[in-house]
Amino acid sequence: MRYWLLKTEPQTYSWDQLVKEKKTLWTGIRNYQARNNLRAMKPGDVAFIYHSGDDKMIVGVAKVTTEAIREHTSDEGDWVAVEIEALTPLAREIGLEEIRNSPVLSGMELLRQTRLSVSPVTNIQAEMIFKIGKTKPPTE
DNA sequence: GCCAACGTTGGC
DNA sequence: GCCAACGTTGGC
Repeated sequence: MRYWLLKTEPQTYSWDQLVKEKKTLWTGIRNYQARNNLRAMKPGDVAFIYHSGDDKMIVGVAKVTTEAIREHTSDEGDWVAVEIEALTPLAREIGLEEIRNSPVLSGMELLRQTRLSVSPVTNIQAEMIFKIGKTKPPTE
């Protein structure tokens, strides 16, 4: 089981919306590296949801429930989406500043590749997010 | 509003 | 294949 981070602008699609809908198809990824990350996802993987823009913080934990599915759009190219399901909000949200200041979290791909909207999270980083976020990791 | 960091496009 | 110009994302 692997961990991931999904970035979203809350004005476009927010964590609250995901909670309301319970699950959603994570579509609209139009970047090859992000697409490759989507393709590497497996059902049961865990995805942290990060709000960019005004919020700039990790807000919630979701579960990947499908493999990457081909996205049928008018766009040229071979794009995919995965379905995710809301698991739990972080009891304590983790802001960008705190991510930068944490020796563990500052290694996150989120900081190294700021424009990448789907990025991998290591097990150690995930543990730290749950710890700082005062949230229990999901149990299978 | 500005800028850094990329990604994309098109000319050569 | 290289590079300049341009567009986009995201933080400040």
